[in-house]
Amino acid sequence: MGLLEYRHPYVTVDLLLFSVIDNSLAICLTKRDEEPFKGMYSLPGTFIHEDESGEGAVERLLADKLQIPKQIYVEQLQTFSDLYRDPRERVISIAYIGIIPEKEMVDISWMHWFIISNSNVDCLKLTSLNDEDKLLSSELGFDHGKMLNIALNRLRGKIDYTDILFKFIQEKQCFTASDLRNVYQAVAGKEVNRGNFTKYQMNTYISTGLIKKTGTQSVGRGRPADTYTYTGGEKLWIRS
Amino acid sequence: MGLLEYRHPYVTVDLLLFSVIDNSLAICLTKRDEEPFKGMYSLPGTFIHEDESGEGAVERLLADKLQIPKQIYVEQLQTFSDLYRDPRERVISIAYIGIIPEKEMVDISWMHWFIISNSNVDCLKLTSLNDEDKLLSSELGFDHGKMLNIALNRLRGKIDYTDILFKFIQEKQCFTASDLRNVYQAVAGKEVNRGNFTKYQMNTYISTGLIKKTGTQSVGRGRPADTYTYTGGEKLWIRS
DNA sequence: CCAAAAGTGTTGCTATTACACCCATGG
DNA sequence: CCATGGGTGTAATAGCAACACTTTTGG
Repeated sequence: MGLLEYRHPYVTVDLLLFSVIDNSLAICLTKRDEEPFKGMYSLPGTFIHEDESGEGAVERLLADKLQIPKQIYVEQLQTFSDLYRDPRERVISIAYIGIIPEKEMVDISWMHWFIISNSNVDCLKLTSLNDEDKLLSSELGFDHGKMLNIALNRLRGKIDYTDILFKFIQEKQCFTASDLRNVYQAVAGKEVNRGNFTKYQMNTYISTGLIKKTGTQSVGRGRPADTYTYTGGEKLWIRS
Repeated sequence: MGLLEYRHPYVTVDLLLFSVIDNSLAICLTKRDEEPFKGMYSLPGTFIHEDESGEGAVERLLADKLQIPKQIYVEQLQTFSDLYRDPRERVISIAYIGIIPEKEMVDISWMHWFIISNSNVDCLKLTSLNDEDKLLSSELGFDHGKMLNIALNRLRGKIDYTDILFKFIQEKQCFTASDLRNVYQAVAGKEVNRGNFTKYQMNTYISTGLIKKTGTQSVGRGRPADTYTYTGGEKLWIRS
């Protein structure tokens, strides 16, 4: 089986860039100005160059196209290789999940952030932050709606036994239990009891070395809250 | 950005074919008869053709190269796109996990099955079934040792909240709680209490509709055991 | 003083674990 | 009749969820 026997497919990366904006989970989309799917929204993506890996292509995408200065958390979702997922040509796409803290977001004209809310099973309602655009995940270009659904399941599945929650928060930033709970609820898409969160969840994070108390307290209406910072690296906990 | 701008990489699929043989988890490897990595073991794989998806390529690999007649369970692991993972050329590989029941295995001269046992962290000891070859996962060709480690973590992570356990068992086959426990222990790589397994685990499988009692009983030494069959389709349970 | 927000305590329920006991068969 | 293997019972424990109560601030 010689190496030159088959015609090579195009290989791209597509990025599912998530953030929590105003206590809601949001995804970054771009409006397509070319066919196919002209006028529809889709995920930002780029071709993989000869001299870079998939991760490398994502980093280039983040730096050049999305103009995000700092390194953010990126992990591979999965690869989509169906034959006609791009009507023009045979294109294989490696999908990546990226997470950017709200405070590190940069305002780029063609970056549209959409708040994610569930409608029915396997279909998400997307509401634009800036204009009044509303759409369903099934209305995204290519197979990007499918990607978004899978990505969201992955995020929610990992939130309780990995540290991805903290990728939504700026490094070295102080936060209270309430702050963290708000982020948690946005990502998980469900409410969790306030008291239990501070008592158990926060203590779990502490005892696994992911966060630590700063000693300082928050100010504002009501009783001051303890503040914490994220200290952990890449850690899985729970399950021995 | 035109579609023809970049040189396209080679894209292949690699298959991590698992089975439980004699109550031990096993992986299918082939001995390389060409450079690079000549004489070393590696995963079976193939190029993706123009007219097939990644899954399609895996099915062709299973049917043609591995001569497995029946459909087996296949799921995508992840894609490996590092620049020099193949010393000859830039090759991107989509790795898939396959699971074949012991009874459906076919004896092919160049299919070598290796029993998997843990040695130290992130390195697995592989012992050949037929000859006396022993090796470590770190000694596999390409980045296949890394793939194997990741795949095993995935299998073990999914065993408690998906139905992959039953993919190791022939469909419509009767099995006892002990049979299933043996498979479970082989995959999970740990012992579980016998009484608890029959009482709780089996009942969980029943109440989630994955298995049902046949009514018949096993024969042999000791008290006859209830027998079950797998009835479920693709189901995730636990976690609402 | 009071509303708001935060910390902590109590309780009940469920799942997990370890272990023990008795049951049914083959040799 | 007894060793082997299978089903089921019990008790201790850990974790989770719901809720109540107390504490500390700003207005």
